[in-house]
Amino acid sequence: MRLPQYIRILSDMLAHGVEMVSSQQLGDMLQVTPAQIRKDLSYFGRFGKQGRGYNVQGLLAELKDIMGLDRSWNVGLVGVGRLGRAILSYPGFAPEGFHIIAAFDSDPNLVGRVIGNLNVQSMDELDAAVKEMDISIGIVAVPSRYAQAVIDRLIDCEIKAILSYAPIAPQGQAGVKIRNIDPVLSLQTMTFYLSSETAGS
Amino acid sequence: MRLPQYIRILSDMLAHGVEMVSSQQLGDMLQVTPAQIRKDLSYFGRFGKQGRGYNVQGLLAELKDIMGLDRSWNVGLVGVGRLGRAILSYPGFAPEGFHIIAAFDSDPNLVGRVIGNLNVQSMDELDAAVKEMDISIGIVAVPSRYAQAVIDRLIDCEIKAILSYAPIAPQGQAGVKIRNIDPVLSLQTMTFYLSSETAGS
DNA sequence: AGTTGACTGTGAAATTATGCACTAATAGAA
DNA sequence: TTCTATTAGTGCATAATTTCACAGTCAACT
Repeated sequence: MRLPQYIRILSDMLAHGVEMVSSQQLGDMLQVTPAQIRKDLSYFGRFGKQGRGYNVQGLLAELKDIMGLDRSWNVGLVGVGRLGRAILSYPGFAPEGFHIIAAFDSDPNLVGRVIGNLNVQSMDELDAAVKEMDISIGIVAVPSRYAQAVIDRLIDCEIKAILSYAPIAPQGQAGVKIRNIDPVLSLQTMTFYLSSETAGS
Repeated sequence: MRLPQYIRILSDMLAHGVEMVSSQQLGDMLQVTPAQIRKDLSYFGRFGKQGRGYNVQGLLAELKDIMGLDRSWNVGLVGVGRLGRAILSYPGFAPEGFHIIAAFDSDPNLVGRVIGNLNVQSMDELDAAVKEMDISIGIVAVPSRYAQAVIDRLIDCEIKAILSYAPIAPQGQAGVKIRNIDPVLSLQTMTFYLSSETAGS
């Protein structure tokens, strides 16, 4: 799924006043072939003009529409440790429509405190809060040994999607999307290619 | 590339005292078919025993060896804001051999301070430090508008791999691996599938 | 108006990834 | 010992993805 990346690039170009862009240019930025770009876009419609390329603003609007990206989503954060706080203060979510409107933690010393404008709630309140506040996405930022249990609880709450920051392979359930953010995996894939390039001896 | 994920799962199993594992079980954990697992592994060798499965400890050792995962890597962090600090305090890197041994920031108020056991250095010292300390991986945790410039500088330092946390499409250079951590992209791909499932009206 | 150069959209081909289904081990039970 | 349960490894088929290459369109220039 490359659409979100196209949207990233187009937003950036729009902000820089670029008006037209070719599949060649888009491909350069994403390191894919121009044909790939054109094929991707052709799946959703015909947005370009031969000889000219794509209108940045127009294409961006189309793609945002296709991705249902105008609407906003309520997000609940579980785990308000160092990572959780970094997530709360990350300015990139809200502009894209992801609003973290509740935070949960099992630590009694944190429950009741206000962190990042949110009143940290106890895990006991999870289910009720998810339903009341119409939270459809959960972000998991707890130590890895608790992560699967938290994911299970979120699934029980009938949450729709989960983004986990724990370095585990999360076990899900049909109907609930799960995605994992794991920097170590990214590093390991890179070092693998590094090692195998050097491996000439 | 699924090997790093296999390693994750196997490490976890080993820690829980599991001795043998079948391709079926591994597949369940990664939501891929058992055949997929067997094919993946067969590419590197024959590690299993018919009727029994794979020895967890043995397979883990083999895979770590294949991935060149024993060795350790020196990592430099650029950007010691909230995100950078969360990264510094993240306990998941060191056990996997990724040692953050230097931190850089352009903010004069931060330079010279000690954060997470590291003395924050000025960006001017980047090049010299990378060479002296044999840093081969850079982590970029600066605001997105500075990210590409930082990436360019890291590339100039002849660093081998870059992990960027900025919500941009990083532009690289042949010979330098780049990977991006972008939670918003993950959320957007999930909500895309959510929206398109509901889209029955 | 005609010509030129740029660039899209798209079938067809090539490549890559995935899954199937069968053979051959292997341990444990009968 | 023989039978039964499992389960790895693998050739082949299928599916998905990517790339090629070319006809068609467009704006700009002459």
